[in-house]
Amino acid sequence: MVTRKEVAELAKVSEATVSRVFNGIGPMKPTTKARVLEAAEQLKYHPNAIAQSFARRRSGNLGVVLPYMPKVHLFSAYYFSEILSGIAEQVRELGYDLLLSLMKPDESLDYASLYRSQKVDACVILGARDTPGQRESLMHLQEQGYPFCLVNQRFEGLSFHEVDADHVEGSYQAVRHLQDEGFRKIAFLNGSLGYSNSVDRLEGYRKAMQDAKLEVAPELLLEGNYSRKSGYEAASRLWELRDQVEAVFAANDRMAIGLMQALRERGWVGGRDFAVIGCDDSDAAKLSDPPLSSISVPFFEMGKEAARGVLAGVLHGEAVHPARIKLPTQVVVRQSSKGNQANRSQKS
Amino acid sequence: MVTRKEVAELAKVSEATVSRVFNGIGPMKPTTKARVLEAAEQLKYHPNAIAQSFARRRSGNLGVVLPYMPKVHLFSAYYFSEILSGIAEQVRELGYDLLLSLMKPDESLDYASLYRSQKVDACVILGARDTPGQRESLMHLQEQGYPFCLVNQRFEGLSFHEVDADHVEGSYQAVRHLQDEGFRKIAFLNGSLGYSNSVDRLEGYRKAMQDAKLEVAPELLLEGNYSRKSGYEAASRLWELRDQVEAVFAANDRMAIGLMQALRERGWVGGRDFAVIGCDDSDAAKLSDPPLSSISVPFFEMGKEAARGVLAGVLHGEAVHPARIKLPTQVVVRQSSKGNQANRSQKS
DNA sequence: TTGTAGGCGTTATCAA
DNA sequence: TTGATAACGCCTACAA
Repeated sequence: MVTRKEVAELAKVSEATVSRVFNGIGPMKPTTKARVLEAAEQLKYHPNAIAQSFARRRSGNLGVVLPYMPKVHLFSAYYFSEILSGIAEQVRELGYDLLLSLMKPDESLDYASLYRSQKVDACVILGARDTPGQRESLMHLQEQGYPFCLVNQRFEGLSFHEVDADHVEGSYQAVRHLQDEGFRKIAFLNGSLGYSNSVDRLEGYRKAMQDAKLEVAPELLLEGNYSRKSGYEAASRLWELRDQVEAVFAANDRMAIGLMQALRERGWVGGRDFAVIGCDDSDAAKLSDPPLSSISVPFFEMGKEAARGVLAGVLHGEAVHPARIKLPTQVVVRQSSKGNQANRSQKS
Repeated sequence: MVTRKEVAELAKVSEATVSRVFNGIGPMKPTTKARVLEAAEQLKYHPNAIAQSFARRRSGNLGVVLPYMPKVHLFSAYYFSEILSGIAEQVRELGYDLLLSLMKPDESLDYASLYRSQKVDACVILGARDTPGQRESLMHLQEQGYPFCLVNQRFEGLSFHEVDADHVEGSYQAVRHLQDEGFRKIAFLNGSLGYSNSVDRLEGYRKAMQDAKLEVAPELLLEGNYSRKSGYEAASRLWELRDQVEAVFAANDRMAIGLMQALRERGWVGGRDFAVIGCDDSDAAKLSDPPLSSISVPFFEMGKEAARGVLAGVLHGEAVHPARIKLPTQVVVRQSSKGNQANRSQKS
């Protein structure tokens, strides 16, 4: 390995000068600088990042924490890959690296060890759930002054740095869209209320129904677990209620698609016999048949913003003052939510 | 920050002894060990990973290199997320961390800088393509003795450490399955031959057709780019040839689904009017309508094996002797490939 | 079984 | 504008 020392010798300067050149610090004679760069080039010198981290007491790594659940695709791959890409883009712009950490749920209490070992300067946490254990460990993190940002999950009552999408408004838009298409009997297939997303979506749904002076019958509220299978299963309950339901708003695309699949087996086709709109606007929405209307969520931008936020704190030495950022969503209309008065009147 | 020194003082031993206890090295009196652990516990001491890396001259990080292509979902998210999970699992078992690096294609020549900066001890490279530039930079890497492993991509003529699936056999199985269902006019929608996968699949297809004494008409060979859209577009060519085609083998699920979508618009339904089988057995295969038969590829295991391989080299100080590992694939039969003599005879 | 001490490659402070 | 030099926290011969 080529070290600073060898460069210094070849360039006939001190080691300190080599560092200065490479870090662009302090005034220096252009000729000296040129000599050093020349020598470095010749020796193919590359600063040792680890030694730098050690001396600077900063790793230059942003930690990204994901829940590790083998074989369980609770979150669509789409969700993670978009957020990750956003984080990666921001991180690269700031000259940071990205340390991925898959944590088993039961280890989640140990977020802090990541920091203590000094392998990361800050963290972005994905896929957290609102449980007492999580709350406690996050509060602990905050107390110790470790900078972190939660993506797509709020913790009501606590003030963390959070980047979220406006799921209340998104859901409102979704239900509103169904209403605009002429539907009035609208069911809601939600996910676990352990995710703030779900809570928000319920609120948006309720609001849209109220504003339209529509009743929210309790049996129109279904709960799945964000998997395709749970959507598939929810369909049987919906089928029993088919006289009371014209349209369904599902809290993600996978459940929406599972639902459509199950109802199709009974001869009910989405976008013809009933309407469906999902959430996420994932790839799957384009792949399904009929193509699924959905609420698009700016996952990429959320990841980018989260990374920007935490790293700004680290780089400028400012404390990250807890902000709650909400990015807007958008309705993407495809076939599954098309209104069709003719068919609907036949039914009733 | 609590350091080893403070622990040593509290436990009334030397710093070296603290290290020994934490690294489980050398013989030591149980009582000493207990005293050290007690002191560490009390002070909440955690070894500084960066200082360790620095002293050991090993980062403890495995680099994972992905091609960075914003907004271009060339590879299905499924592919990456499965391989990544496999890598993550292995890495955690070996006490390593995972450094993610998204590289723009034009930067790919600079793999080596990752190693030179000492941020990673080894790399797993995903989504490489067989281009002259890539070949050159990979050969360069190898010459310099940097350990790396390619996943799902072979470089014919060079001997790198590679973990692949047996795509030749997989394709053979796929085509064979279509033949067993009674189809004889089988088209092949492949991806770019810049990926060894595509080359392999073509070979498997050819072999299966030959073994069944079926002719491979050149017009039955189509090429897309692994996107849904390209599958959708390929459909128009297939439609023109509809008298010569009963079934299609597509080199991935996304193209297969795009194909089905386009043909359905013309009234041709997969699994009824024609048969389709894809590759990857991604989530999308279960989401499509009809559910898509596919060749399942053990991405998770491939990632795990790749990580195991490169890290074994690093940990045991052995050179990674270039191995070419091939994991088996499997046919997953769903509705899209069902034979249906009745309909097919109607057509002809 | 334990202690001593040199070294790892930088950064950053203080002089010159 | 540049050079010395003390950290940084840990590993690891070597010595005792």
